[in-house]
Amino acid sequence: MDYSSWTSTRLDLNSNPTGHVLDEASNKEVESNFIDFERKLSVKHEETGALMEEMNRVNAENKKLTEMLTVMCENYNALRSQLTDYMSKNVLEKDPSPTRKRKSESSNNVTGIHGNSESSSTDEESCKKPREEVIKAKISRVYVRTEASDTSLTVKDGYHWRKYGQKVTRDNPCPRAYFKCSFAPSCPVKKKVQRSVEDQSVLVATYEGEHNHPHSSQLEATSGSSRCVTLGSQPGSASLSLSGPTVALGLAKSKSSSIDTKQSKPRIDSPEVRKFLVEQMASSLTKDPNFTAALAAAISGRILPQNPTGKW
DNA sequence: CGAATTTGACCGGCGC
DNA sequence: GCGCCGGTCAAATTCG
Repeated sequence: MDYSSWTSTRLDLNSNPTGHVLDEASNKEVESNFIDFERKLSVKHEETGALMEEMNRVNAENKKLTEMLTVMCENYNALRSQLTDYMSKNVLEKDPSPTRKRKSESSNNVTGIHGNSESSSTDEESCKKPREEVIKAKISRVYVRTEASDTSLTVKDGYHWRKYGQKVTRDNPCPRAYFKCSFAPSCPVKKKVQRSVEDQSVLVATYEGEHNHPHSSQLEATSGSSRCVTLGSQPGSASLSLSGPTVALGLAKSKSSSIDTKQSKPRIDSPEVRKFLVEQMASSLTKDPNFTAALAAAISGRILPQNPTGKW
């Protein structure tokens, strides 16, 4: 895949954290192809041959668009990671915190630059104490923009959390809230939520560990409709997150937009098409970390021109 | 009344 | 060894 052709798209993604506009645009492109296709189906039967040819072309184009959409979502995901990293880096640069004494803290911040849960976990494990190596907690950081008036330290990510503590930390006047995943009793995942020092409308959620149970919202959507519709169960709070739900939210939105337009063309809203898109996205997002890593590397080289090697 | 949240106490790691 | 600090516990309180 030629990533260089995605430069402008990625910039758009960057300015639209929900990815919603982009998904919508892609879907409309797909829709327009289907509109075109269906119109031609209604024409005289003498043109069947040409139509078949056209259909093949449109199918191929659809497939290509689907792949593009998948890549865009991957790009978006990687971009968000990069943005997260960048924000962390900015915080570090502006507040080097020379008064900090704790080694683990500073090393944690350094790894925060890498942001990506994969890299942070490996980096951290290499320099942290053995106790944490045993635990091997996968750490990821998520930035969530909230309303400034919203004082609750809640990040709606689809899981069910039980708050077990709150503490005011030294480097941030805003209290940090501690949550455990309460959806499954044996789930070891913990979450820390604290407002960003730099921008108090941004919540920083730090996840430790991996859920050993399905996404709670997936379970709620047991029958019928696509799981992805419920995956984006973050009404109004999440604008930035590192995991799939926001991408799915974008899909859901583009779905609703297609419903709006389907007044004239109901069949465009074909379940197969959306199902295929959803499956493509899901499989790409979940099954190919190497691809994501490669994308992140490619994107990082473009986002930061002062770092042309793409190294971090 | 049970579940969820709050909050002060406690514990353990780390730096001096 | 002591004090600081982040993280956790658990009793008290609030909420539905």
